[in-house]
Amino acid sequence: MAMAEAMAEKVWRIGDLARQTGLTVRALHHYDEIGLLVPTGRTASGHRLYSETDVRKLYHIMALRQLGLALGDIGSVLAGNGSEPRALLRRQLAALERQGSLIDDLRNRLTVILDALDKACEPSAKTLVTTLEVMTRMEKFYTPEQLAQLSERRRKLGDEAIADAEQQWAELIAGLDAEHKRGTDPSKPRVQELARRWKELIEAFTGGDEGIRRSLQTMYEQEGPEQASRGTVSSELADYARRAHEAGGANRRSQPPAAP
Amino acid sequence: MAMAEAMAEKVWRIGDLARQTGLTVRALHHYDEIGLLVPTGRTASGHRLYSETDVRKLYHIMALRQLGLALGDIGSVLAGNGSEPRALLRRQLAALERQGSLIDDLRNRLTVILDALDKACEPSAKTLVTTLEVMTRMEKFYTPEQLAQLSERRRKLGDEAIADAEQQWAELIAGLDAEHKRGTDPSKPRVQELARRWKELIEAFTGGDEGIRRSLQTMYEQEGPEQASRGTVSSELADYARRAHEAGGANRRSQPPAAP
DNA sequence: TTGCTCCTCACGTCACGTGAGGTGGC
DNA sequence: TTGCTCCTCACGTCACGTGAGGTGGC
Repeated sequence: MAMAEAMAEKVWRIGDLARQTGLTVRALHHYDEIGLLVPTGRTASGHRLYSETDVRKLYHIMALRQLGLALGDIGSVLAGNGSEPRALLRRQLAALERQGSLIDDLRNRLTVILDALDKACEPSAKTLVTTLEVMTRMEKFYTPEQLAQLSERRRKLGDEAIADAEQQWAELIAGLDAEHKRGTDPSKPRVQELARRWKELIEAFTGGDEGIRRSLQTMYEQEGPEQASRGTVSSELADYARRAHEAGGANRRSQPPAAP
Repeated sequence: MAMAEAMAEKVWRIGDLARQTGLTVRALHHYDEIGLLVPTGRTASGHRLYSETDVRKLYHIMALRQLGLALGDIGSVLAGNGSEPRALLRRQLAALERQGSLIDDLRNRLTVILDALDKACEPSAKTLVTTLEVMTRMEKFYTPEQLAQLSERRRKLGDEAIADAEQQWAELIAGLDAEHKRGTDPSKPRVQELARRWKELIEAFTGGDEGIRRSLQTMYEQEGPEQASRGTVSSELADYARRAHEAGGANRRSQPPAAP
């Protein structure tokens, strides 16, 4: 009797095994299909019968799944081919590192965007898209250090000061546009005064940093004033501003406006 | 002529657009298939013709893809239904946080395992699986704080001290097994001396922490000595050890051995 | 006979990659 | 006529979820 009990191979039906392991029946079907865990037996009517060996193997499979390994890799490891498992694990780790930093990047971007949308007066899809365009352009023309510098200064200034600066830009551009349309000579004192304020605002944006000034200039040269200023400065107006700066004595190439 | 040029709608063929954006032709086909970006026109022979509006939209799509949004979500955002985009972005961010911590978990696990395999004498698949089993059991019975405590103490002890402790366990278990097989009465001084060393080693493992001692005990009670000690201690031997401890005067339930 | 468990297809997921086989414009 | 670009199927990816329709043992 003790002998008979010891000999009687315990078997599990698929539902039992699913309940015991927390896997789904479908998952076990899948493991069978791909040959990862083929039950040792079947009943006459085709029901799967898992032996103790099968069950142990299933626990091994689950343990390896805890490492995020693909089922195919798990199969190789358990089959013992593919030699040493450390190489596989190291590849897996490297892949995870890549995924991790990708996710970190996305998270950063999302946080910045959500922040910007919270501050925007109208958090619409349009605002979202234009904000993203600005970000993309910034990432293209500024180095990561410069971006960090810029965001640090914005943080220090605070939302009010930034809104104020944007307001000043708007007024300045409107004023300059009026003079331009009136055909005022760029060397006239009224225009020169506007040019001086322009330079001040640029200076405030760059924080006096020569690298940031150059990146800004590159952006305007490569994308043109229309694109770079997101439509706030036409190329004619940018040209008018440039002539005003040159008339003002600076013969180094003048600055277009910073994006607020 | 200037008028004609202004009127001439510029169009892009699919290959041009692919080169310009860095996407593949197949991706653009896909966007067309799912209705995300359907080109405004076709040539007589069926070639896709993208208008400037299409191109602008494509850049918007790419910008939103930079946030890791699904193409379906991008479609909703650009269509302007689904109201405010912030809710979507927040959901996206939450999903990324979850993925991120999942990846962090996997990375931690992998690092621990790789470490253990580096130290193991034979980094085979079998070693990998048993190490994983130990880890899983540990995670089941110890709290995260206790696990941190244990790994901290192991780190402080260093590899040599740990190997030494394992050696001592092996000798102790062999000695006790010999007495058990010889039928020595557990109250005999020789066995009592072994029981004392047993208690010392447990003490060294738990570091005197009562919580860890209880977790260890729970593990042995729930899984039995065979499982919990990974085959190093049979239930008969554990019972013999228990009787020795009781004979030694402790009438609180005795400790089975710690997994080295 | 009625639940319950089990079975085998087979489609869908997500964003395309990768051929296969064929046509159109220089 | 020869490249080159474009076209439309259509299968494959990864680990299953989710029915559909049917059978077997208490």
